Amino acid sequence: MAIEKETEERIFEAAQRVFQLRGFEGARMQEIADEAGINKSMLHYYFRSKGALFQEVFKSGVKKIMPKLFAILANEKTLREKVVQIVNFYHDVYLENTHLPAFVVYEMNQHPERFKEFIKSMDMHLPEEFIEQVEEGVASGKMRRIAPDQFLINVISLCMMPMIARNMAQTLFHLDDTEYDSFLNERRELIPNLIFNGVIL
Amino acid sequence: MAIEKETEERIFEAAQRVFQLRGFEGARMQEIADEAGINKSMLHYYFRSKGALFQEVFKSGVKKIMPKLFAILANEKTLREKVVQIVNFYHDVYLENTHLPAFVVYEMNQHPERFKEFIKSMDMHLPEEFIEQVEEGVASGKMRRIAPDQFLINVISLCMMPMIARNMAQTLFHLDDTEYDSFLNERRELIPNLIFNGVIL
DNA sequence: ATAAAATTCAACCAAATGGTTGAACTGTAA
DNA sequence: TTACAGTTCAACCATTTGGTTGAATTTTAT
Repeated sequence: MAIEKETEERIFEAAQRVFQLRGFEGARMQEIADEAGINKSMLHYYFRSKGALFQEVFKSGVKKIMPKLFAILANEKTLREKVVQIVNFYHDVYLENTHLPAFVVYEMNQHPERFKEFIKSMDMHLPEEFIEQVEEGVASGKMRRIAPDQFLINVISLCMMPMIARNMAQTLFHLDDTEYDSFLNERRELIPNLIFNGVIL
Repeated sequence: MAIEKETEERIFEAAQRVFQLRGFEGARMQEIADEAGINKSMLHYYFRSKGALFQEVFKSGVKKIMPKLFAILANEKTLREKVVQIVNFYHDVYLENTHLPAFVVYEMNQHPERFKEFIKSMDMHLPEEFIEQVEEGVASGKMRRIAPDQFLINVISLCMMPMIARNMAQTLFHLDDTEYDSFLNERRELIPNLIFNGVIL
């Protein structure tokens, strides 16, 4: 029935908000219940425990990012086009889900054992298409010598770090919220340019 | 006498290890006490509260990074030399203090209000020397158009992100600890090259 | 040597936290 | 109507947590 799913979903969405904002240790079951507008014992009725609820939220967070990233890496576009797609994808996700990038990265580091298996179970390894593209670029002499994983981590670093360290950057550069949103938006063009051409003319 | 300072320092170092590993919420006063090999009430004798002890640890962490970063930005070297120095500095700090970068970034985001004032109180603004250097590079037509803060955040992102997201990257790329250390070490040369020249030849 | 100050610790404490229980309520189907 | 599974919640519970206390011990100054 409607109510049944409604409640479970309200809980899940509340849990997303609270866990992503406060982290596993900082999150309080009571706050999730309040946020969902239901009794605390409902959390345990629908999800067994804090840990189980967290795992669902974390899993859903990873699934919002990784599959799409790997799909882009595996598609038949040029390397440059893939970079553009990845950069835009990360920035789009961020607009809808501000705290997701920091949440996933931080919690992944807090419970590595727990999740290494989970990540591997999603069968995520760098797509051959991408690896060959980078290696071909290097072999043909069009690109400077670089390993595919270094190439990829550069793109991801340039996207995520300014999102994760937003407060630090905003304070340092004296930017208000609107200005920082523009600052991030400029990077949709800046990052592909940097990756392929650097700053030297 | 020796013991006096020894105890306070043992506590502080234990607190550094525990806070940097577990974060503020995840850290337990008992674990810090155990780690320091003393009674729990000693923590409150030397530092008023968990929050006060944390602030000391956090402050010390920030001070390990920021002043040196700003000193490099303000020195009289070329822009390229500054980038090399920053990249090496971040990678050196990481070797000695693996969890520090993630700790500072995460906690800064968890308590922005608390620390914005603190950061500002250290009078940290982008050194004019650096700003002028970037602007001169652009004006003289030697460099692509880029804002100084974008330039800096690129360098920092490329350094810190692979440290902060180590577990994620290591899992994704199937690298063991030694391999990932090499992976990071390669970036001391890779990052300056990327910043200035990109990957295109 | 002796008094005062600093240091250490075992035993406590109040509050908060994740989790449980059992009764009540709701909708559904025979 | 009645029986039944699914759903909701107020009241509880055991444990953990940050923090306190007061007495004992050690250091320091006179």
